[in-house]
Amino acid sequence: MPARKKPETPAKPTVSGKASTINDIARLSGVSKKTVSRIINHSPLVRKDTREKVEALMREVGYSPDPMARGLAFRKSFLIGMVYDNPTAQYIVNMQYGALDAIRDSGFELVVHPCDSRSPNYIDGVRRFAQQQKLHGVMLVPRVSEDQALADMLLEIGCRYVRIAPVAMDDMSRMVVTHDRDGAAEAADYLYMLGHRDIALITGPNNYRSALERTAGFVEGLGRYGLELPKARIVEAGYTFESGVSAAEKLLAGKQRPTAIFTGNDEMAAGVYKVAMRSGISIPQQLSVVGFDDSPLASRLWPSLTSVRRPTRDTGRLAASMLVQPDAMATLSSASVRPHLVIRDSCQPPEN
Amino acid sequence: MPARKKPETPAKPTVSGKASTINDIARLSGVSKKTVSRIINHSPLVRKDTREKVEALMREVGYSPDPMARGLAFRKSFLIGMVYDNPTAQYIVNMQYGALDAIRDSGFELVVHPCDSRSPNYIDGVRRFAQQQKLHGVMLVPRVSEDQALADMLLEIGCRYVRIAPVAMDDMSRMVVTHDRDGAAEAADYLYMLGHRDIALITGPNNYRSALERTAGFVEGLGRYGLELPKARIVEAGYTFESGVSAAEKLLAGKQRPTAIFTGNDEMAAGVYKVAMRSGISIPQQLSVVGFDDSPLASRLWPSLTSVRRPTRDTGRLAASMLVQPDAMATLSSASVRPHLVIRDSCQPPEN
DNA sequence: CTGAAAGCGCTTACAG
DNA sequence: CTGAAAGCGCTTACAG
Repeated sequence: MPARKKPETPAKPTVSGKASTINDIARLSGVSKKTVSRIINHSPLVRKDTREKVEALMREVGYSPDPMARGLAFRKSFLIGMVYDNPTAQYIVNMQYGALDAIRDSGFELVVHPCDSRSPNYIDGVRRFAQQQKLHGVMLVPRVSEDQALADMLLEIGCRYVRIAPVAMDDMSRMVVTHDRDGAAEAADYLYMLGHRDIALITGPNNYRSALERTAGFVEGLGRYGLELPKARIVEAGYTFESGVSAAEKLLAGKQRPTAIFTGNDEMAAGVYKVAMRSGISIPQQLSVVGFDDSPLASRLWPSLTSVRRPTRDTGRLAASMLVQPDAMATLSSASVRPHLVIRDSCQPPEN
Repeated sequence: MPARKKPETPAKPTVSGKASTINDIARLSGVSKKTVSRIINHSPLVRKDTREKVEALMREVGYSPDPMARGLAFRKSFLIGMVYDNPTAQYIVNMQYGALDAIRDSGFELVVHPCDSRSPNYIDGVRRFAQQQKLHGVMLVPRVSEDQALADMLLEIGCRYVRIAPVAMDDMSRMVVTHDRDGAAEAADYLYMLGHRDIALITGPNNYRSALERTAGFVEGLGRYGLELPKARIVEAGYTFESGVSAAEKLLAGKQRPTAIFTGNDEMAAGVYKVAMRSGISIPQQLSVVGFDDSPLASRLWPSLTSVRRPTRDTGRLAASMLVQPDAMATLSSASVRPHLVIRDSCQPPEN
């Protein structure tokens, strides 16, 4: 659409109908195919004017190198694998969007690989995936990112990877740290500042690092004000809506109800809503609720849910960019993203 | 893991550390590489005992053909592209799961390609994607599936595709029909049977075929009982939560409120909930609501939302299987999936 | 900075 | 039913 005009050689995507190859480019521009290859691979060993001449031609005929031919010669594909085990849909999709942001126009593509980490041979499944496709690298999303055996296997077969996790648990060149702890602490801060003193916590499963971190962050956050969370005010649930319902039933059953509940994710917060609604406990007047994720659900609920936002798309972008531009990694080497509280309508100071 | 035992040649995944090739298999089994190739490609032109001998060896050494080498020779990759423009996260993810169900262990992989169909050159983007990756085929998800120009482009470059849409709009070998109309009719049926006579409809955007179909299905459904929907009871919205809020505000403002509302998707139903809640209109006592999608949101809302379920995962599975096994297509050639109503707690007979 | 040769691991005609 | 030759479109050493 812009500037360049060359009446004598009209720009068309193909020569004689079929896609052009490195040989066509070499012949038409009068250099060897090796030189064209160097240009494709951004080698510095090409004279500037040669490079420009050839690049102009490539644009003109709409040439782009065949990823399968390159992959065969490199013994490595231009595919990034995203490996995950059943997080929420919005989380998966945001992570994918982020990864795609990072690899756009880079020649890489994103291949999705959900798996079941409870299956005894899921690691073999990932191994086959990585080896057969000769993946350029894989993104490990929580909670598979927490599985050291998986990371060890990838290391062993020489497949690069990036782990996304709440805390550093690998070489920093292979980590994106999400600092869930800080987000939970911010929630604690907020509830304390509103005046809440009898606060409850619904945590995710203890075998999820994110659950442990969010719990620790929340407990520490309250601890900074000298407030201690009694055991009875902490209920472990399963990060699901249904488990949130069960946990909320326990916490809201007695007459000594907490005035605020923090949940390890929004799904469980929706469970709290359900129990509160049908018990006639009004949110936020009689009960304040804070979730974690800032999923779409948070704003769909009524009253809209105050929640800790995770910058999932940024996380995915960072992880994928570490895979496709390991050179730029100096600047990213302590890659991390931070959550923050998004305040909506589900909290207020406690009554009386 | 089962039966076969061969003490003399222990099963190991690789010979001397590196992955084996078609040459290794040919040499070790004493046949030509062409014969091995035939076996890989399930050609019938191989004697049964030869086939079995070679397949045993392949299993033993853990051989699997290199998709990039195959792709280079075939001039076609083993990648399925999924092209979509911003549907809800759950819909995308379910579609992906379904597609992955269909291609599991087939040697194909799923590459995701979101795009912005409002962008003037998005078709070029898909073209580049399909041509550069030499895609085996692409799944077109609503609403890009409705864009005839996109389908025409794919036909022109010879890239096979399957369109997922509410109605047939292409050769049936390239269609999965979702029959949204039937689902909406079922919702109409249900509300009428409950006794509702003043019913409103919040539709999706008129440039979405799904919105037109759902509207038509609902209107027809009521029409079967001789009930006509007045113009003022139909409000067009944008399939979003916010647009659902606006539409509901219009419908619920006057003193002559409808006793039931059907919305074109769950997001807009959540908008109705919000307006009802804050206006003190109780669901289902004073207002019945039916959504469409049966998204997770439907069960998270309180009271839980009655909604038309779309078998999205089945849809994705069907579409992908039509791409990877066009031979089995005889049985699938009129491929379709049907929605059905899932009844929860958001409806009851109208008061008085 | 540039090039000719060999090879990546497969498949496609073409013979037999 | 099986095989030897050539080729898919690139890159990697190795020379210059």
